[in-house]
Amino acid sequence: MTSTFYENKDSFLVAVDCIIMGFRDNELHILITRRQIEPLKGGLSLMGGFVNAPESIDEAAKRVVGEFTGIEDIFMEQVGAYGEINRDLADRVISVAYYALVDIEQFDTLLAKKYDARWARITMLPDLIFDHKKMVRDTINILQRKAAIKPIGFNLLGEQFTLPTLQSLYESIYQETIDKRNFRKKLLTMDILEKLDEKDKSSSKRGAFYYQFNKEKYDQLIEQGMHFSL
Amino acid sequence: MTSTFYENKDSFLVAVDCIIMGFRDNELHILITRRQIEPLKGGLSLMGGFVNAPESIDEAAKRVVGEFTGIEDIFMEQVGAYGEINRDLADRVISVAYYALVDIEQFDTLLAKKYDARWARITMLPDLIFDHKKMVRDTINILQRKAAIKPIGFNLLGEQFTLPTLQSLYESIYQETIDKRNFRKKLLTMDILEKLDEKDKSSSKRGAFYYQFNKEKYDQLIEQGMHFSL
DNA sequence: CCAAAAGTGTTACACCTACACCCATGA
DNA sequence: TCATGGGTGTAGGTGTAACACTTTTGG
Repeated sequence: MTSTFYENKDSFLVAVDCIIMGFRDNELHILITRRQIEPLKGGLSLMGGFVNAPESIDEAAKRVVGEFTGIEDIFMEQVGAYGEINRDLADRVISVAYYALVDIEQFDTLLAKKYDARWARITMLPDLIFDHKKMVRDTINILQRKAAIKPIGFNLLGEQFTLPTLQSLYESIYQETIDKRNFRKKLLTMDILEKLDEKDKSSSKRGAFYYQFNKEKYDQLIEQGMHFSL
Repeated sequence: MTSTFYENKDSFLVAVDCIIMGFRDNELHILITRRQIEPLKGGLSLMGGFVNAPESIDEAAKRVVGEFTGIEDIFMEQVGAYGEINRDLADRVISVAYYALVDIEQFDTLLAKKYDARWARITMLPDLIFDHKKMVRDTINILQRKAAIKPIGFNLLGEQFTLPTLQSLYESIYQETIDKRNFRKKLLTMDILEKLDEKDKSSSKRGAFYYQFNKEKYDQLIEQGMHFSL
């Protein structure tokens, strides 16, 4: 890239690394892969890639997540920039981390094979290369604070879900158990969920009713000054 | 920079922009300057500079704040990376924003002259170049959430301060008035402030007692599981 | 009929909010 | 003596946390 104004300035490789989160088996999971290039080829790594000149950083992150999961239209937010000099063993690379919350059911398992990707439980996360584990820790912090004040958790679930599932999602985010009655009471009095007639019988004989998130109602309530807190 | 492993990748100019905040006249202020280089020379801008190859991004941000304020040993945190393609009019520049909380009394006014820097009230912030105003807005959001759960406000004050001053600091951060009695009650029952014998008589005839933040006690209480919230 | 998960209310306590008057002092 | 900002207490309401039993149904 030629510079008209800013001459004699150093330039840097810039990458994006994506903390792609899904919810399965009552636990948060993160999509990790075996790195396909040197150095540390074969090491466990987040999904990442270099930023190309014709795209913004946000676009690069979206592209990377799309490539690796086959999912478009994803909830993503930036975690931050990681700029230690030797964070990448090969070269000076500045990386911008993003977290993405996806519905794990939409995940393309063929792509998983292709990229040697797998979902790892956050409670049993193996060591990752470079500073990727720090990126994950930072993400979990952000998620815990953010999930408490915005209903972002629903991005991890399908259209419909049961209250026990929703509760175990929040338990997994906060890494602590929640009282069933208090949880249901709070959620239901918020009046942002709609109960359906169907039941999910996959995890109990009695079955649990499906609910769905009513975004219109939520937006309306926020408009009126309601404070969401979980 | 020559690349051993990562060939044919685009590289980028990377800058840091610093939202340097101080507290004066019962209001938060941000240090802004008139830009010294083209393009938009003379435009109002945050303090910034390019990252140099031999330094981490954090180090670059510290360097920039030191250069412009003369203050070392500063509370700084990253706001995030700004990577839109055309955010800088001249070239593709990726910028990482940091906010810094400084004691305005330590600010070197000679440097202010040198760099044509001045403190602008956040409630009357003029237009800034590029996406700098968005950086400021993002910072204020972070500050409001962070100040509520960590005692970072003290970084904006000197060693000792009065309760009316502390209250007006928080009022300025949250942009809303706080009840005097409730504020004092909460602060004092937290037991992290130490009352001094001296009074500040600069803003009233009666004078207000000075207090100071007891960090040891605070750390101890956090250790015991206390939750700071303001 | 039994195991296993879904569903349901009440009470005590802590915290937050609202609110009005006296105090100390320099000019 | 008076104007100005500093300092103090209480009561009501809101939200939070703790707690145990009944219901449903497939196997």
